[in-house]
Amino acid sequence: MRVCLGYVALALPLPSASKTLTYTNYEKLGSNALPKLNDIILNNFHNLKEILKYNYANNVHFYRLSHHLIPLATHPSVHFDYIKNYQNYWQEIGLFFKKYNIRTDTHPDQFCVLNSPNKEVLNNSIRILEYNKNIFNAMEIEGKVILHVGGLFNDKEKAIQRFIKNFQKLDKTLQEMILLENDDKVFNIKDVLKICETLKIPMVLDYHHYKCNNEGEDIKDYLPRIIKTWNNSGLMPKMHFSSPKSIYAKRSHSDYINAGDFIVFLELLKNFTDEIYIMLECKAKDDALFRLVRELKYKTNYKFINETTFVV
DNA sequence: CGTGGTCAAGCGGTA
DNA sequence: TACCGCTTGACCACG
Repeated sequence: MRVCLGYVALALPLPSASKTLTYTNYEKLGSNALPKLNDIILNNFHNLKEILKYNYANNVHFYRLSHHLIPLATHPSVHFDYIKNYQNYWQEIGLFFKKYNIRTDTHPDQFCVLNSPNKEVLNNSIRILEYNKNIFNAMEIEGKVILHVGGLFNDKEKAIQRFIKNFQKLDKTLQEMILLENDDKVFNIKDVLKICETLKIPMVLDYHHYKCNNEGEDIKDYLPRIIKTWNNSGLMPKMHFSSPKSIYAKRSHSDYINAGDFIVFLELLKNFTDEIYIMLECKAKDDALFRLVRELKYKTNYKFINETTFVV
């Protein structure tokens, strides 16, 4: 099995590409607000380019874009054309992704709730999805958006049906962009798998969330079906992996990956797929990735193709 | 100079 | 019932 590792949003040695501006501060600035916003955006673009160069130099070909690249892009009261105003920057970033062969996706924060019974929340969620579509289009890359099912609203079956109904009403271009991930509290792998099979969309298994939220099901019984959801997507399957902070704070993410647990997972996974992209979700970001690789090189005889890709 | 509260938005869970 | 985490950082008031 060929494994390709990736990390999320920040490269520790470099400045952040997701500096933000809150609406309150934006309003306080008066006529200086848009120039300030513009400064922050240009800075984020610059820092993102540096992160992509850093990724390429370190053989990282899987990287999640922070969706805070453009602050206030989806705010109802802030009007600016975040695509046209920065067309050259989008093109340039897109070229970096293509030239460096870096697979990417985004993961909107908690306000994107596609199964909300509240119309305003739903509309806002769609606006967030459109933002993602717009930036992928501007960069001319095939990015995907990873979503959770959303809220429980006291009735899981109804909540699932509402997700399905709202998904089916989305524009086809938005539908094609969405991947669905199991969460750590409500929608477990069985729930998400059922939705993914119904809607024919790929499922992103989050192993850490599975550990937090399950009904005693054995992951190996579900891996074949999870992998199968990727069959007609034209994409290599991807999963998320992280380690719990402690046995007490089980849901929190640890700074680093527990290499032993990771090896056990890979040894199981290799029975079900020939290729996997694994996004590591750790506080220590790229550092966690490189540290894990050093440990794998020492503890296993995996054959390394480059710094972040190897064969199990 | 360092710390803690606040910021557009939603949920479920815990004390 | 009120806060916490999810993710993640700026900026302000305060000590």
